[in-house]
Amino acid sequence: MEFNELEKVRLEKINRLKEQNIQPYPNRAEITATIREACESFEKSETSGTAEPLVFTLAGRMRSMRVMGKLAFTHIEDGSGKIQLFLRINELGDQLDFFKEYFDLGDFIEATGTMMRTRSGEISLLVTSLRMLAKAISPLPAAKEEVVDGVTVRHTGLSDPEIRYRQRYADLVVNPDVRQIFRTRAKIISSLRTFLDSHDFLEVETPILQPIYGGAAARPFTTHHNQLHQDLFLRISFELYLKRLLVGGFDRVYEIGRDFRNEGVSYKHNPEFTQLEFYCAYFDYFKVMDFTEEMLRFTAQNVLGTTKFSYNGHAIDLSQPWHRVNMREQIIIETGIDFKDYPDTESLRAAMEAKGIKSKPGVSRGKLINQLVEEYLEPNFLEPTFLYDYPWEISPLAKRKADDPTITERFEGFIAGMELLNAFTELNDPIDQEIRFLEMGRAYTEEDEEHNPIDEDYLRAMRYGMPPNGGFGMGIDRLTMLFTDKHTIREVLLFPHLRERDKDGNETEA
RNA sequence: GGGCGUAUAGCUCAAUGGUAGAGCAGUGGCCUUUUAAGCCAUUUGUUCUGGGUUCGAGUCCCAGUACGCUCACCA
Repeated sequence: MEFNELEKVRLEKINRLKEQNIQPYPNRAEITATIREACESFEKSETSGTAEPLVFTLAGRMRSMRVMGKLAFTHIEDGSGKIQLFLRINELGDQLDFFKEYFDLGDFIEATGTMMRTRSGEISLLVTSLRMLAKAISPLPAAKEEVVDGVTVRHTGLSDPEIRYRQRYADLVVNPDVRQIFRTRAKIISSLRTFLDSHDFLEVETPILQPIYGGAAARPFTTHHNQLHQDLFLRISFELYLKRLLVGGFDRVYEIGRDFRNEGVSYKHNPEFTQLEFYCAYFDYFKVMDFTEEMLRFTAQNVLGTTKFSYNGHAIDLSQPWHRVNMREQIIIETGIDFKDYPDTESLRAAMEAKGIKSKPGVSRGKLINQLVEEYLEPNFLEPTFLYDYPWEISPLAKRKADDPTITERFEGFIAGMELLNAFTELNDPIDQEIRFLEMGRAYTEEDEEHNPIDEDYLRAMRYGMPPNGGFGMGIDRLTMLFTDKHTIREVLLFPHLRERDKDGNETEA
């Protein structure tokens, strides 16, 4: 690492501080309140008319500085808020020169003084003494406002997405709205926990390193345990482990955690993503639908303070029941094709061709139906919608309908055209499950990397008897996108996956 | 993986193939109630990397890298 000119100036200040036996990075701060606490107790004392001066020692990062001769203002920020420091030679004497000489934007400062209001009415701390808490060497990206052709243009301090994601710490410091995204995200997760805990669900943790992966169709990441000489996979879902727990006697379980899928990245896909899965004994998929509506209504109310929000210009209202759309009927409405009339791949493909719908050669009937859903149905699901009754070929863990074994009791939830959740009446018949696994093995031939080995232990668990149950999975990242009106998953991930920097691209200075 | 676009000072951005600039920040100075203060002066560049065309390339061409959008992939 080399230092640029600006950084060299600050390093020189550090050296000069050390020469005077002043620590640029002292071990301890001695604050008596957070910034918010100080402001709140000052406002309280104002309304109660207390004459006593309020003295605090506060600390924070310097975010602005206005020096004018024998007087200076600076805003400092801690995790609770911002306050203006009022520095005057009257109170500080020589320490004002010390401040002007050694402090820069971005430094952490500790200041003791009396709470007051300036002439313009802003709550400030009239500082009587101050101390360096941590010197910043690199300047933070500076924000700026300028007038171009009579129009005020506001630049954010840091807008290059690459630097924002690679140096998220700098992004968070200078862009407060980015910090807000992650507060919202945390609140979403804690709200979901609160809701599920209050409905007698048990939170559990299941293996991330798995000898056999399953529960979804996705390519896994592979790793290796050296001592055991064993290849392991990073999980692509929690499903098969959570349902083992239903066999074990936990009727209501959930897990919030990370899934890993070795697939392409996009505005709604990241190689690792956070998922909520729950399983509830004696629920069927209709009960899961009701429960989902209730859970998301609660979560929105808790996080946003309202059930109404807008995403990408679309008004969303979670207080209303979701639309419930039958897949087969809706495909007929949108395309005129009734897939029941075409029980095999070739006839369905021909029917699609006749409508001018091109399909990839070699894909299964289930994938053809899925293609119709993605192209003709999903984009229209702007308001919260459950699409239900999926063909069995693409739903190997869902239970068949009693009156139609080619359809499963499965639904997916959509908001603003984006798939958010996936749920079904879980298949608990071990004989049918084995048939379905074998069918999957047949469907995924040599070229298909989604093919995964049969999980015999899961079948064994089911043979002991699994209660009928409803299962549910939801992408937390996508829910966060919806609640924060962000249109790329990277905005709601603190450290999204980015390609590794090339040695040449990184350009180490010769 | 395919297509399109972007890459210039610490940050945000300019620059008909002809001396690489502005605002902010930085540095020096003035300034005792400022609000992303103001005024005066002033520094800063491997124009992403590597080739090529040209008398001359930030600009045109080729290749590479990263990022963005998009398509493909994605029970």
